[in-house]
Amino acid sequence: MPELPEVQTIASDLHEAVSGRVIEMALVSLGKIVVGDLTRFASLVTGSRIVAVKRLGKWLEFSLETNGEPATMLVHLKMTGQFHLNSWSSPVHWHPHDHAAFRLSGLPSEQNTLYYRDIRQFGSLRVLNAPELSEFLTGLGLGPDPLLVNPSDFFKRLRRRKGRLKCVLLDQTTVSGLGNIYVDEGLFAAKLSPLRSAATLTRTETDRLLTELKRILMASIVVRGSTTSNYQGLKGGGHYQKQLQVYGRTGAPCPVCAGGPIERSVVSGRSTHTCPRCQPLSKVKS
DNA sequence: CCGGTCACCTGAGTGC
DNA sequence: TGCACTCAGGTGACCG
Repeated sequence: MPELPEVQTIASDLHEAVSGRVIEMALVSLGKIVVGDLTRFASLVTGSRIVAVKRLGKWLEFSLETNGEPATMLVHLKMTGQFHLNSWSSPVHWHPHDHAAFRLSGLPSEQNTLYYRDIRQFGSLRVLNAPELSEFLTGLGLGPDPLLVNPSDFFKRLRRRKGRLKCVLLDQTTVSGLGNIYVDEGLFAAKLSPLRSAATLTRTETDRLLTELKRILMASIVVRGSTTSNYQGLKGGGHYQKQLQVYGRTGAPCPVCAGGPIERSVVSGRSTHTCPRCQPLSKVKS
């Protein structure tokens, strides 16, 4: 569910709310959401202090410290993962989709526990020590953050990929953090067809695409992301859905050319929203 | 390397 | 009201 702006919002909120706190107790009610040995997870997490919470692509990185030893809890929310704060209680009283709980020091009892909720149970939590973390991240091969990548690197990364532009942008090794909503929005804003082979883009086109992607991502972060179904940050949903131009607007007139209408198709297995007039696959003679 | 399909899950919405 | 069916912001495995 969440993409870069939503994960960024969640990471900043979590950082503000829980960094500096010590995890006094941890409970997991759905073992499969923890990757790796559950006992080791619990023992590494319990008693550790949360130093910081950051976003890495669409991953949440909790930097932990136990007796001077660093560790990292990596969380991927996939489609429906959420965090929320509530009072500590036994699992029989939990919301049916809460799967893990971390009781934190120094907070009022009504919100001294960080719960991980995940309706579809696709998300995952894992704890890694320093060498494990570096090995894991190497394996992921995440590309640079789209907000930080420089235009010439972005161009080079697209130029070496023959696949469809949409597919290449969704691939987290190209750049990390984009998902279905922001790829559709970025391609529309840059007037590029999702079906273009990435390698055929000119430097002018990749520059335009990157500029639009950054603008859209930053505008979304400002309003705490998009809530189209069930994304919730620590402090509720976002508002960027009001500014979406094509995503979820199938059949509506194109906001730019007033024609359209916005079409829905399937590209690389994902629903894809485009204006056929603004985003032609081949250049229209003028 | 590339594209397509399925699988992992639950719930919301739609149409009959 | 019930049922069948489609769809959902992500990824990873597998196959041709």
